[in-house]
Amino acid sequence: MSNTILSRCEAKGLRLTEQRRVIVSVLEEAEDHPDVEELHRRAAAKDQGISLATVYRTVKLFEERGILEKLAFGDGRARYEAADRAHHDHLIDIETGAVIEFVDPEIEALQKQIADRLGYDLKGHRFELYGVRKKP
Amino acid sequence: MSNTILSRCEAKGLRLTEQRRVIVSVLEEAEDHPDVEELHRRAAAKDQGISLATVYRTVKLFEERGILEKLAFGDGRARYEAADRAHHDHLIDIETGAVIEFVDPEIEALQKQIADRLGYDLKGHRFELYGVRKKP
DNA sequence: TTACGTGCAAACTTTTTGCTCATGT
DNA sequence: ACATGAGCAAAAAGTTTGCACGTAA
Repeated sequence: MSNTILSRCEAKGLRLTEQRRVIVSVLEEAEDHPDVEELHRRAAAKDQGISLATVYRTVKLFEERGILEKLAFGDGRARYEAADRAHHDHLIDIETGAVIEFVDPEIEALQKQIADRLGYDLKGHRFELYGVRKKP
Repeated sequence: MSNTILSRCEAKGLRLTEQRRVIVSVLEEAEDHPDVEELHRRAAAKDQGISLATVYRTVKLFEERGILEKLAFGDGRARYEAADRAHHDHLIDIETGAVIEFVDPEIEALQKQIADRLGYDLKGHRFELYGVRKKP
């Protein structure tokens, strides 16, 4: 089964408008964590007529449908990434704002144990490290 | 050495106005994670004349001075907590919005290892679990 | 005394929404 | 054809700021 954002939209029966196709392709191609305005900039570069409101409506819809995940890095802007990707966490370079993704199997295991210990059914987690690049 | 927010303000040479004292006391007494508007509500209940702008200016100042830590739980609002407290993480009840604090020594150890592996000097971390309360 | 803080209102930034027209199925 | 989506502009919501006045040190 293909796990592209596009196929997940189809699977959920979402109407595939021209604008949504463009936004989806921007998301598929993004290797960073653009905020909504940046998504709009990239989408508008591919198809002039896309409005910021549509980008907001689209990411919100996709988030509600579980296609995208919303990230909050502490600056005031929301960022989105595909929700179906293998889980990973983020290290944020507090000097440059760069975001490094990583996975740690021990963390993945621990989160379940902790939620269990607290009596909670785990729906998700976010692990973010903040640091500065070490001089070698 | 006393580690109250108040003593840390004094240590940093901050001018202790009536408003700041009230905001500090609200912060000291808070056992939850109020957003700025809620801080203002509680501060205004103690001392009518405190404006929202002052609360915003105060938490920002305190954050810059390392007295408070800013939290971003994904709703659009900033929350603050004392930065000098023993480190802990958060589990957010996605149904009620309740925030449960917890500490896990393995997580505390792992974060340092991971940052190191990635070549970063760790300045902070945030670990948040999202879940719903299990029915017993 | 005076540098710094406060209140108020206006401005700014990010996100949402009402309305009318357009389009996917 | 018709339910849904898009564009635009206005409105919300959260946060910051300029200015005149007030106050801690």
